[in-house]
Amino acid sequence: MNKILKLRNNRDFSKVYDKGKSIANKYLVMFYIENELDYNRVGFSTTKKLGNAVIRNRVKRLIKESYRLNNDKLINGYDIIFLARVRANNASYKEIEKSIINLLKRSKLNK
RNA sequence: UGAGUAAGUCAGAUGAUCGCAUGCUUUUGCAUGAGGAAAGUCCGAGCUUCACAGGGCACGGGUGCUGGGUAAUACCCAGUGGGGGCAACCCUAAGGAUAGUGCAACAGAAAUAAACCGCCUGUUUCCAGGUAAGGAUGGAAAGGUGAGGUAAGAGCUCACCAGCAACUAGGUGACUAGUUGGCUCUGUAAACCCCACCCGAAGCAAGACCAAGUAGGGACUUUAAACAAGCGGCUGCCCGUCGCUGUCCCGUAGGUAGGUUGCUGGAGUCUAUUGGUAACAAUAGACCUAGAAAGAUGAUCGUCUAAUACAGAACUCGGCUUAUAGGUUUGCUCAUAUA
RNA sequence: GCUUCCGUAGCUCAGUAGGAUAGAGCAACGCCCUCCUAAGGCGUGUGUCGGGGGUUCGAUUCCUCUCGGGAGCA
Repeated sequence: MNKILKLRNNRDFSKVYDKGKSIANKYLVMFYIENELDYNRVGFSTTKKLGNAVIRNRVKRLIKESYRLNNDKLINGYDIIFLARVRANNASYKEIEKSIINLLKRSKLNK
């Protein structure tokens, strides 16, 4: 994934958390806000509550992979953050993918 | 066969498709890509910056049987003493209590100092004296056991044992063995302390370079010189020392966001030989093995399999400690059975 | 990544140059008062001193390993 398509500093993250909208389901929370650019930027976050570094890495990779395979139909011009909830620490790839598809549909960012 | 003990070792492999990081090619691919603990941050170093004008004093910090290894250590190896286990083997913060100080609650007559009961003698009620064998308390009660001895007793005397000191022998040494002697003054130093040895501070968010924005910044020595005072730095304190508390000049200079770098070839890994009981060292040959920066190893479908645990590099090494499924190798000990 | 501090009753805290019954306030519970409740009064219980090991006759206190929580450093 190109660096320019990632959210990379703390100010951007704070902006999305403070001013953006949020929706959630069993495994994930999604924050999003318009960014006045002609492409989307995305960030992934896993808190210490999930478990140790191995578990956090795995969950983050699963979310990334799901986003990579399902972001082709999105509207451009948004900053998006996916935050893993505690129950995601044992989820499989398919459960995460289902969760992401569900969130994207509900956010109405699909074309 | 069972039980145990010690030392290791592996930490899934492989094919296809999609995808990530770095490097090289260049637009298409190729190569490489987490651990035995990467963890805790408990020690020791490298490296970097600060201080380099140091000296003295400690109520500063650390280590603590001996010898060796190492860049160094609180680590490792080999031994000594002590403790545990039938044994293989394991554990051990193990200097000094006769340098001094402190503490030892409760119990107990008494806690570093002795007469409550008892025993004996004199008086034979009271009382005075002798006595540490016995009772009772305690973690600890004046070396232990036995015999002699005595008014009753006591290292008072003797034998053995424990401890202490001196000498002799062996060992580099811790120490061991023997002889002799006097007859023997609790415990605690992970309480203060004494002795011996060692120690500047901070840490890659160290530091170096480039540099938007914003406006300030630098040089010099005197009238604030001398004396004195204040603030800050040099681990604590004292002495000492350095900088600032003025003037002048310039539109540069410093530097935040951000970027680049530090950043991986090193006390390196493997093999062989030699020296050494060993830790380890030397020599020769071969090899190059992550370097990200919202932070790279994943997803799907197969095959084999016992393959599931603990767990993710963030400057780099050497140790220690802690977590860890399952498989597997070797040595040794004990018990039982058979030959 | 580095540095540093703290874990004592349900909650907020004392205590600690080692001495054995570990305290205080609030809360909780019981009784009194009241027709009932609150307030008030009287009384009661409450602790593996975060966990394991060690030193010591004796550890909340000293040493060590470990678990959890907080703060600071750009």
